[in-house]
Amino acid sequence: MPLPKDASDADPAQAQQLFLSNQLCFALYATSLAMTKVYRPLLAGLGLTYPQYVVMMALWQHGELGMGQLGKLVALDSGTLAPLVRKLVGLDLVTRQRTVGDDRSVLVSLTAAGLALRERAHRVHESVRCATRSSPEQIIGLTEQLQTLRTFLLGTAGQD
Amino acid sequence: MPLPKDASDADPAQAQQLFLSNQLCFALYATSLAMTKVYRPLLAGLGLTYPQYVVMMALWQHGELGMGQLGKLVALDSGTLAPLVRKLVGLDLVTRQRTVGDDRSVLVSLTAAGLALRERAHRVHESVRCATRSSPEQIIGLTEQLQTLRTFLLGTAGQD
DNA sequence: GATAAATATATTGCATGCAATATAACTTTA
DNA sequence: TAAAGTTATATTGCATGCAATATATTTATC
Repeated sequence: MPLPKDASDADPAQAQQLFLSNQLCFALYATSLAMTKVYRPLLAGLGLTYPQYVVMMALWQHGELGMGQLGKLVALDSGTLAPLVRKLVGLDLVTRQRTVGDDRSVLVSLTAAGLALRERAHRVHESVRCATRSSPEQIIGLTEQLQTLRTFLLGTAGQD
Repeated sequence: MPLPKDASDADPAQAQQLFLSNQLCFALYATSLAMTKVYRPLLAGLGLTYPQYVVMMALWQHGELGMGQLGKLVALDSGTLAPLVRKLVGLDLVTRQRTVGDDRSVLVSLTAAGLALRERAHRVHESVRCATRSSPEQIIGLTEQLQTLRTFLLGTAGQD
């Protein structure tokens, strides 16, 4: 079988393992970037970036959350989350307040404007669903495969 | 059927569309971050970050590439790629030189050290494959699904 | 051959991600 | 209850990602 014109390597089969097109990790990386590209112009209409939108979804689902629980839900640590929430406060979409029982904890809650934004988010969700050109069954199946993979990866990488 | 304790919404079915756990985009985003977390300590042994590793894989496969082709292959624009390649030059893994026919173009080539690094990369690849706890068939299947999805998303988002 | 248009790459500014570190408050323990 | 340990969050520094812009070179057009 003819080999592609590549840099020389002793073992062709092993060399092809490192081809970008054969790598699950690169497919994940590039597809995630592509998804963000689809979202960007849609979310710009709401004045949000994708990570900000993810935080808003967590709050729409749960109403209010401590910084710690929020970080676990959206898979971000405090170094990313703290300035992001500060930005949302500046946009008047959420508020931050100390918990009554524990002055270390911070509770993040939706403002009226933040809650109202959910309506417009439904339309963004619809647009993205169309952009995937996939059936609901395909979307659900792929989502479940990714969630399983993520669980395995986190178990190996060390906690969370 | 009982509904979860969530912020109020007129249409429960529509509200659940915005749950993070039901969203393909969040599964992609979170799984890609998890994959990067697995790679980070392994690539630290080679002195590389994940995006730098992706650029090196493209060069291991193709030997040498112009900045434009490289950007298409790794799905990054010049704003990200230019400083990243500058870093790889500083690590003595690649060289940059003007193309002979066209003084605008820049050709990125591997140094001996950059080519030699491929051997150690094979071991990183093996470690990550194990971390996925998936069969080769599952990995290939998921990779193909993601590539198809990415093609659809790019077609909608606008070119490339 | 001068000028306009197109091409290839680089720079700037803003928003993530995250490791390492810092700070404040709570809890345990002696 | 004072010191030590733990917990919750914030800050700093570095490395992406990308839109918008800038610069240099080549090509097209007249």
